[in-house]
Formats: sequence, structure tokens, C-alpha cells
Amino acid sequence: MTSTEKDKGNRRVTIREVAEDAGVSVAAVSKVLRDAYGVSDTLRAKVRQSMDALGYRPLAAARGMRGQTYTIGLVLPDIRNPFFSDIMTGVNNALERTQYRALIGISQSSATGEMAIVEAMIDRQMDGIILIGATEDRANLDAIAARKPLVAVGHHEPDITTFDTVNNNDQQGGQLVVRQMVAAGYKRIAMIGLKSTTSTILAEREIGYRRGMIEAGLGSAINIVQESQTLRDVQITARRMLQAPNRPDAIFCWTDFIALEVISVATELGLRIPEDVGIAGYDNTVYCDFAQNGLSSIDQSGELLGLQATRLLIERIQGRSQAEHFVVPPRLVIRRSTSPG
Amino acid sequence: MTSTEKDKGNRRVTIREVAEDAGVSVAAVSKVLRDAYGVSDTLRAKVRQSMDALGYRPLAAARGMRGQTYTIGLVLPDIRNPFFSDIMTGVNNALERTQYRALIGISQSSATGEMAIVEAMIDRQMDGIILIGATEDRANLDAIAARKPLVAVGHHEPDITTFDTVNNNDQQGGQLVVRQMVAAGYKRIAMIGLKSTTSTILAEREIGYRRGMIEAGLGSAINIVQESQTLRDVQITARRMLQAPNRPDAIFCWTDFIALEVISVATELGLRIPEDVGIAGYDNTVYCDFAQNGLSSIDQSGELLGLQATRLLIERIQGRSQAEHFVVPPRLVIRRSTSPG
DNA sequence: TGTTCTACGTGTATCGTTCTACGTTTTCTG
DNA sequence: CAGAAAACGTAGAACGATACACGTAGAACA
Repeated sequence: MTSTEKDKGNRRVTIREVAEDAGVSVAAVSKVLRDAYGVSDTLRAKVRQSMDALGYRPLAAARGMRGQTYTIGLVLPDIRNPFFSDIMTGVNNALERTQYRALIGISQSSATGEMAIVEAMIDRQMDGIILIGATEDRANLDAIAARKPLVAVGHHEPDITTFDTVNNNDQQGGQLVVRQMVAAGYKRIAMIGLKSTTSTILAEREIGYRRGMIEAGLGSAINIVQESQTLRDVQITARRMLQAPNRPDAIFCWTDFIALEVISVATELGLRIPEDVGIAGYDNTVYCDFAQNGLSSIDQSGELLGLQATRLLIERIQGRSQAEHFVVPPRLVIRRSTSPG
Repeated sequence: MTSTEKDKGNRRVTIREVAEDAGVSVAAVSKVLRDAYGVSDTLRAKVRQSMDALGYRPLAAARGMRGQTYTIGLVLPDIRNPFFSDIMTGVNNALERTQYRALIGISQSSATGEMAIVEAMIDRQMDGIILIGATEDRANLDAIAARKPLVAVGHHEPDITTFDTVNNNDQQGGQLVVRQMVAAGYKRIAMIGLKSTTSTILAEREIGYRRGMIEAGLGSAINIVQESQTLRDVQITARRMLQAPNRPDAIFCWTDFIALEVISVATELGLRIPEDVGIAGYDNTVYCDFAQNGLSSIDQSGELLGLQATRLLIERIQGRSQAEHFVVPPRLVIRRSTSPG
């Protein structure tokens, strides 16, 4: 019994043992593992059989020393938003029949946190990185892309050449919301954004909002309020907006989470939701159905975004170096919160 | 220019270069890295300085070959439940000033998915694993624990000796809910659980519910309905329950998510929420405040659970082999959904 | 003064893969 | 059927860190 504390039970089967069992060289086994060039069907079969028999699993740490780890890193700002869950589903679906695994890191919505988790992923030799809702600026993103294949989801930078992007058309999304609100009879339509951020998707949604307003001849009513994302601040802002003398009769919130909060405040102030004030969000998360009577929102097909991002990333890992930029059209889901009368 | 496609720019600084720069041996640098025994303060300072100057970062894959990777794996059933976000916050806080990083894998709420992600984490030489809401049975958990330090959050198995557990007292939680409902005047109190699951936390909550009912002399009204977790099924079940001739006047849902769904169905059926039917959930997620007038729920201090789980895991990684079982008391947060009159 | 410790460093084998270089065999081509 | 090219397989050197065994200097003790 030579096993120490750290040995924790039975040793791993190594590639060497597989090779021995199959009666071939170690390199041959490695080739089978990587579907590399230069293995006959019979050899492959022999090796596969030995691997199964011995219960062999390649050790990613060792693979990482020379080649790939077959691991991709997904960086999320936080985990609270169920929209990310949809993306994750898409990612996992795309990875289904491959050797790759996705592991998630949380950046806590801060640029330093984001950089820290990305560095950690690079230290761990991940093969590529999918960054969701990046708060980094262009220079940092370029620096990352110079070291690892990178795909950014929810970050508009259509002329970038060093990494891929996957987005819904946020501008169009913002516009769709305003159009529907206008059609429903709302006039003093405001928007709640995010304070001090470099988020390009928010910027796009704001442009969409402005366009929608101008197009409807409501240019003079444009009213964008920027607030931090903490519950408390949103509450205060919402209250101030809704108690103002000439309060908005509709509010477009840049994210469902904010919208739910605003609904909550409005109700508390005795305002009826579609009649006194219309509210719309973005992301069409599951909670839209749970808001009293339903929250109108923009669906950006998170699952598709995740799927596509993963495909692009794997292409990049396998050698593509030209940038691709994928955009899906947004879809407005109208519920009671913007349907008075 | 020898850099190939895969080289992706500048090469990494290695421990060898640091050693050279500091004028010490490679082994000495390694010791500094690991806070190992046998380095003087002066040597340590010299090495640290070189590391900073060169921007050295240890490569986890290489470390993993012989020692630790300083990575812990967090397995979540899904990402949709914001309760997990609280746990995550606790984990990250606990890791703040350490070399360790947490990476998350999603099991998609299935036992096979769970096993797959755990295996993947072991392949990647993670130092330990935190399993949240484990669906594995005891034998599988033991098998994992035999290979890696393991902490299970949300899994009751108080007499297990091979791994640690961290929980809130789910039994007490269930009981608290029933007591408050009884005090509020409800009598036909039902519970919605989960179909075909091995979840021990659900089992505990059910026991708590039963105890609460019996204690209030409502033993004959005990009514536990089990349903799968998909939106559709919950809707159907809720509708059937609420349209039954002798429908419950209160429903304890084993999770907030289900509760929100039930509220939605009840409202649709024209039932007023605290008056006609009282509803309570579990986890006290942020969305409790967003439900119309608020959803009563049990707070199990997710952040504390995450923090404690992480501490226990690191202790285990560093050598502890005796099991510890940590339990926090649950706290009932009463909102409108169970406060008629 | 010798012996035994302890603190501090060093050299180097080693972890499990991948990858390069190089033979050998088989298949293709005119 | 010769010669070239493709296919297959092998040996062995990396990859970057850790951990073990060991050497040395000085302190402590009798």
C-alpha cells in the first residue's frame, strides 16, 4: 500500500497502459485520440477497444502541456439573469457530440473581474473563450484575442478583425419596442439604461429607441435615464421618474430585470400597469410570464446565440483567422404590460 | 518570426526564466509559488520581484501534472435559479485572497449530465468539487469522494463520512411555512414537490410539511402533489389542483420558481392571491419581491452556504479527512402572498 | 570539540500527453 | 514494373511545473 492521502484511491489509467494493452505504440493511441492522420481502421478499432476495456480517460492537464485541453471558457457577468441560461443551453447543445467541454467563470459584472477570470482561463490552457456581455474596451479585447481564439456575445464591434461577434440586432430591438408603444397610444416614452458603462449593446438599444421616437415625431420627448444596476438604485430612480410632474406614460427598460423592478415600484405607487404606465423589457426571460399579466419583451433567441458562438469558436480553434460577425433579428413578444385597452 | 498559427503572439514566461532573472534555482521559485517550507524572506522577495517584473503567471496545466491546479469545480443543476447566484457569490468571496479559482459546470439537472461534468472536472485535475443539489445516489457520491475532495450543498446525508455537506435545515423550513400558513388561517394546505427524484432536500421539506400539518391537527389534510419541473407540467398540475372541487386554500411550493408559476395560474383562474389561496415558495430569490405584492419564501442564506462549502472544501484539499456537516437555520420571509386580511 | 539539528537551497527525475522526425509498407501512376 | 507518393507506425524529445533526495552552513547542545 503505497497510496498516500493525496492519492485518493485508484490510480488513473494512462495512455501507456492502453498502448501496451492494445499492443501498439503510445503515439498511435494519441493519434486515435485526436483523430489524427495516419491510423488504419483496424488499429483504431483495437485501440478503442482497449480504451473501453481499461476505462481510459485522457488527462486534460497533460494534454494541455503540448496540445489542446478541449475546454472552452464561458465568461458571464453574473448568473442571476436567466437569459444566460438560454445561451448556455445553446453552447452545450453545440458541444454535444464533440470532445469539448464548456466551463463557466463569473466576472461579477466588473471589468477587473472579467480580466481576472479571462487570465485564469488562459492560465488553465483553455482552447478558446466566449465572452458574454463584455465590459472590456477594445484594446483589452484585442489583447485577449491575440492570445486565444475569442468570440464575444453581446458586444457590437462590426469592423473588428481579431475576433468574432454574435449578437441580436439591438438597435432594431429598441426600435421595435418604441414602435409598438407608439401604436398602443403611448407618447411620453422614456428609457432606462445603465450608468457609466462601455456596453455597446446598451448603446445600440439607445440608438434604436431614439430612432423609434424620432420616426414617430416624438423626438422632443426623448428621455434616457441612466442608473446603476443595483436593486436600490433602480428603485429610487423608478420612483423619481414615476412621481415627476410630467411622468412618462411608458418606460422601455434595457433589461427584463430592471423592468420587473419598475413594475414593482409602479404598483406600489398605485399606478395600473398597462393603463397608467406601459412597461417593456429586453431578453424575454421566463420571468416575463410571471410578472402580473406578463411583461412585453424582446426575444433575442439566446439559445441560437450560444449555439452560433460555439460553432464560430471551434472554427477559430481549428484555424480560421478571418473574423465573422453573426446577427440574429430580434422578435418583440407583446404581453399585457404594453397593451392597454 | 517562428510563431505559428497556434502560437498566437507572445510566448509565456516560464518558471525557468524567473529563476534565471532572480539568480536562484527553479525549485526555489516553485517553493515561493507554493508557500512551501524552506525559503528565506530575502529569497522570497527577490523571486517575487522577478515574477512581477517579468509578468510571470504559473501555468495550471503544468502544475496539474504533479501537484494542484488551484481550481475548484462547482456543479450546478442549471443556471436559471437565481438562488445559485447567491451561493456563487459566497464561493467567490471565500476564494478572494487565495490562489484558487472556481469554475462552473452545468449538469442540466440530470444524473448523467452530473456524472459527465464531474468526470470532466476530474480529467481537468481540479483540486476539489462542490456539488450543488446533487441528484446522484449515495454510491456515486462515494465514488467521486474517493477520488477528489467533495462537498455537497443541498444534499442531506448526515451520517456520511467520505464527504462534507452544507445545508439549511429543510425540515425546519417546511415546518415554518406550514406554521405561518396555519397562523394566517389557512387549513387545506397542499404541497407541490418534484416527481421521480432522489433529491434529499425535497424529502426533508416534505417531512417538515407533514410535521407542520400534524402538529396543527391537520394531518388528514396532508396533500403532496409531485410533478416534473417543466413549465408546462407545472401549469397543468396547478390548474388541476386549483379547479378541484375541494381545492387547497394554500400551497407550499418546494421552490420559488414553481410558486411563481402557480401564482400566475391562480391569477389567470381569477383567484385572488392571499385571500382565495395562499402561496409560499423556498429560496427567497430576488423574484419574490417582483411577484405581485410579494411571495413569501424561506431564506436559506445562499451566500453563507457557498462560503462555508468553499471553506470546508479547501480544508479537505489541504488534508482533513474527517467529515463535517454544516447546517444553517432557515428564516421565513413573510410577504403578501400568505398574509390575508 | 564533536555531534546533532534545523533552516535554506539546489539538482533532477517525473507527471501524461503531444509532436517531430524518421523508417517501413502499401498504393498509385504512367 | 519502376518510381513516386501516400499511408501507417515507432521512438523519443519536449511541454512547465512539482517533489524528492540531498548538500551545506550555522546554531544548539553536551
